[in-house]
Amino acid sequence: MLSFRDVDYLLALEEHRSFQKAADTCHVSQPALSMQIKKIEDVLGVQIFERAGRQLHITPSGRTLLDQAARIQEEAADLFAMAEASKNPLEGRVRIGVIPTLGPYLWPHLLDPLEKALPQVEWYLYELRTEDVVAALEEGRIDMGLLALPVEGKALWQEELFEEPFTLCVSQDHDYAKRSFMDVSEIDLEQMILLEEGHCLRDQALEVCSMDKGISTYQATSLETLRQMVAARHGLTLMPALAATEMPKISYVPFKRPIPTRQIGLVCRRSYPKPEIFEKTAGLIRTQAAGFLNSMKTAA
Amino acid sequence: MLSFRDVDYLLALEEHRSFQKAADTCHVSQPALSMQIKKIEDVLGVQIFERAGRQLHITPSGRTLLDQAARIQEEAADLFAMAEASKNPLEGRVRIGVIPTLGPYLWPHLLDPLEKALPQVEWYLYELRTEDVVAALEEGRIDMGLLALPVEGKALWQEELFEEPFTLCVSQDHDYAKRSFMDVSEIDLEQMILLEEGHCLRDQALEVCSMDKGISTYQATSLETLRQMVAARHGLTLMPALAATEMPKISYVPFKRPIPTRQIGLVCRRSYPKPEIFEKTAGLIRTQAAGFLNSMKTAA
DNA sequence: TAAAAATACTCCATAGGTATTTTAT
DNA sequence: ATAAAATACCTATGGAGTATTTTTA
Repeated sequence: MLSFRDVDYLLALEEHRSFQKAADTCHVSQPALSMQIKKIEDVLGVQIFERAGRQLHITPSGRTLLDQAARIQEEAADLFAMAEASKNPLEGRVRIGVIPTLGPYLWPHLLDPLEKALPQVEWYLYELRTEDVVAALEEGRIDMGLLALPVEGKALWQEELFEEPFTLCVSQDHDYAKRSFMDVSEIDLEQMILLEEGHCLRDQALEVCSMDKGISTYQATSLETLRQMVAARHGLTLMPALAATEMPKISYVPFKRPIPTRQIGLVCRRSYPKPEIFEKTAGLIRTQAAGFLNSMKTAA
Repeated sequence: MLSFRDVDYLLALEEHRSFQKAADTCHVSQPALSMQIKKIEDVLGVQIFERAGRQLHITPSGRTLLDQAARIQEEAADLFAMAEASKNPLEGRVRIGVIPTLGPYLWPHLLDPLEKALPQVEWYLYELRTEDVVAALEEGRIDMGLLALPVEGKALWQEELFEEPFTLCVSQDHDYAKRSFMDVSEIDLEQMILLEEGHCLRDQALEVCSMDKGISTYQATSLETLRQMVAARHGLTLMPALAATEMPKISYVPFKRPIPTRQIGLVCRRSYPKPEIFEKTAGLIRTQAAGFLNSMKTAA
């Protein structure tokens, strides 16, 4: 069996045309090199070097084999260079799955700080619902998940990031719009619009309002559709704080204490090989979110 | 140090996502493969596979390294394929040096039969004077030499091929042109034209005619110039039989016995690694030349 | 005779085997 | 409880060293 070192031996001998000199540059003894060259020629079954007395010639077959060996040496050097480059614990490609009710509102605020804090990381963003995030994580298709806790994955490492408050989202014309505060118990559940099955936000809303699972209400396929339905006076809904962006015809009414929230977290497999990236990412999102949520509070 | 087998291990594990199955296809035990994979990751300093319980994932860094490993495997496979192809003792590239007073007249008759007898050989023809043939052989720039013997190379393997007779080459108008035979001693040496210094044919002519080395005569830089000078009635010369082609204004007068000849031979380094090609080539030239010279004799 | 490479031998690192334990489902 | 991988331990191949012989210029 040939090793990468054998390739070096071949090319050193080709270059120096002397077993002694080639052995020196390879930092081995001359007999060691001689025997390895013989072994290589044995393994390949081809004479590569022609020992003509004091001179060393390269056979025509050897010529093509040495050229190929040089190609292999290059590819091998590339392999080691790549390995070297990816040794950095803060370097790599990270595929991150984010739930649709959070990603579009949080990620834009994260990208710049993340690229500043982890300049060697390439981010690949996937928008997936909670269960798909978990499945993709467990199947190794993504490396991290950004979603609402709790999450049922066994082998997942979870970091709590921040509590995202809910606000009530109503039409500007709605009675509630005049209120400066609402209590959850005051909501007319008949008017609630929910996201369709599969979005965790739907379950969160049901829980916050202590609604029956089987309840039939209007359903929306995305948070933006949901908001449009509210604007069109088809009802009201719970809106996560980060998604509560100012829009025409829409009012957000804050809740009285205790303010309902959902727990946002970052998850990855326990065996994920770059925990440094995971922790730094979690820390950064925490800081960013704290600042962001705080500025919203003061603005309100 | 990594070996080509390690590359196979990596790619087998990538394919099967199971140490046991990968080990089976590599015909080693599962622990052997496990340890080698660990060694490879150690050597590269990068975790390539992520052992997540029963599942095996490929790390983002591992992905690029495995792709590179696949490239190396391809190049290595090519190396072995090339080696396999050149194992044939009758296959290869042969660089052959031929003297100018022989090559142009003999080689055209050889090429077809050679390609028929040795279809796997690629011929590279070099036209060189004797001393350059020897030097190129000794320096490994060519593999065989086709020239007039004797030749002084120490480490050269020589095969006698055939004796090439000389004829006298005169102008059609020359007195000698009417003769059906000449004796060497009858030649008027004053009229001799020779090739310039460096051509072995010059020395052969001097020897055949027992002429003084210092003799000053007309000189020509090639056999064709020489023939043109004869045609222009500037003198006469010795012409090797194969070069004695019919031409306007030129007559060739055969010599009486003992007919002067030069010994044509094929040489290569004793260490030349494809002696089969050398011997087959020598045998073929012998046969061809015999037939060729015979047909000339009967024609005369 | 002097150089360079090949050979002889010795040693040790390590690849690979078998048996067993650990781990995760 | 089962299946898969890791660990422990042993063996043996072969890579590399030193000393020496052979070869050739």
